Amino acid sequence: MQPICRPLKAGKTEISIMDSYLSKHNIVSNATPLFLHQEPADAIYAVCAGCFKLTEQSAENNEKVIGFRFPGELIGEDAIHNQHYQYNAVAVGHTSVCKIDLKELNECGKLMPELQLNLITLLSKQNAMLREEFSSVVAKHTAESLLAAFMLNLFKRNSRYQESGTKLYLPVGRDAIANHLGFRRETLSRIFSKFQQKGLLSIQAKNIEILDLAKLEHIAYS
Amino acid sequence: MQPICRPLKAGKTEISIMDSYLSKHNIVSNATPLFLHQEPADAIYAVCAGCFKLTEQSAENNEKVIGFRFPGELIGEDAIHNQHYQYNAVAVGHTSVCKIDLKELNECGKLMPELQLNLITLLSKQNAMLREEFSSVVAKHTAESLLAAFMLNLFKRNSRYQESGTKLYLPVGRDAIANHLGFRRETLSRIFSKFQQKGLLSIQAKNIEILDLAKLEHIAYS
DNA sequence: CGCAATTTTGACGTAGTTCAACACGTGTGG
DNA sequence: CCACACGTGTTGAACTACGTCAAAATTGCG
Repeated sequence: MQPICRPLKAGKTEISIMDSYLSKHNIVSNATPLFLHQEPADAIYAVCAGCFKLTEQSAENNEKVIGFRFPGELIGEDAIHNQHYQYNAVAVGHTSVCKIDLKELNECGKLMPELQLNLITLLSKQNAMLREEFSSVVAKHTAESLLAAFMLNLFKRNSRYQESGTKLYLPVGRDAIANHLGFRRETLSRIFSKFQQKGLLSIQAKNIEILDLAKLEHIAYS
Repeated sequence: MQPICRPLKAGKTEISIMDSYLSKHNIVSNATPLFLHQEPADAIYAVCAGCFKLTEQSAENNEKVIGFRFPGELIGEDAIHNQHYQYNAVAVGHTSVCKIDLKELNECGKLMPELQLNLITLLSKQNAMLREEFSSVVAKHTAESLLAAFMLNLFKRNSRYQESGTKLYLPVGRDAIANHLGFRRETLSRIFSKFQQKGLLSIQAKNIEILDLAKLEHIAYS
């Protein structure tokens, strides 16, 4: 079994509280689905370590990557009001999640209001994350600014729970990133190369380091 | 005072419950900010009627429209865990909102767990809305597919609380839409014209009607 | 080590955005 | 009534960013 990368920082986060009251950690191996589209939605998951990829099946039966989830973030949170999951969630590399069973949560929640407050905070944070993610990709006309904004978003999300705000291990393949951003693998590769030549990023396989935050921001918001 | 358009459908929605327990409706006039970036965050708002535009101030001091909010949706929900609002929220046309005061909510919430459950459902729905909005605009390489997906998303969001799923009154100006989607007003105009010529949409000023859903979907997901 | 999968680079053509300039309708105020 | 500003829609011409095809380079895994 490979080691799991990028664990959640120690500390009394909402997730660790949920975890201690409700459930045990689950280990999910590479490429294993956490859940699939249309499956009955009976649990919310909080990522503790590793990375998940969310996908949709589009009309022509080609997969569309609609997002990635990192430690501290929720997956399947619309299970609270939906009967079925709306997308697929698949582990990228080996991961660890905290499974929040909805039945259990409902029962415990009635007795422990602080558990509900906890969930409210988690949902609020997830909301903020989604809004930020959205505003980082919307209204970007060039692939360069889109990729720059995407990278900045990734680093910001990782720095909350990760020791370094400038280093990032992204277990995702190039195709998945390109798919997610809506361009071809070649284009992605080219821009990565360009960013390296300019000294903005340092990339070795799946390890990425930010070298020039200011310039990257300038490209993103241009 | 102008009439307020597109009110929330009658019925026991989560928002009407919040409203009856916590607060009174607030009327917000056209172009009036609900709150601004950096202001202390002391309340969540739920839109009851009308439309709000969310904006960010980018580096070069030009406004970027990061989203629109319609009846049944939340604004400022990250106030739960943030000290300050992260963006501007401005009324487009005359609107009506339900203000959920956080202090009040905290006090009432301790006594009434059902109020907390209510909020949890609201947040979960908002989460789902954000994720759907995101996946509708991400990975669109042509302006046509982006606009088609944006329109479909608008209609879907409005049909939940609106009588007609095919008609939409969008009080927002062309520039705001173009800004939000990241292209020029000309491009927007061209595509709107094209969609009308093809018989996909009928547009009269700010009234939009879907004529051919299937073809629109095909363009969006191509 | 060797094969397969993934990633990078190059050259080229084109679709589609952008820029610029104008036309039209409407509201406003002198 | 006309002059003006403003929002919106239209059109043409130029450019460039991205997709496509093809091949080389690198990585990963048994």
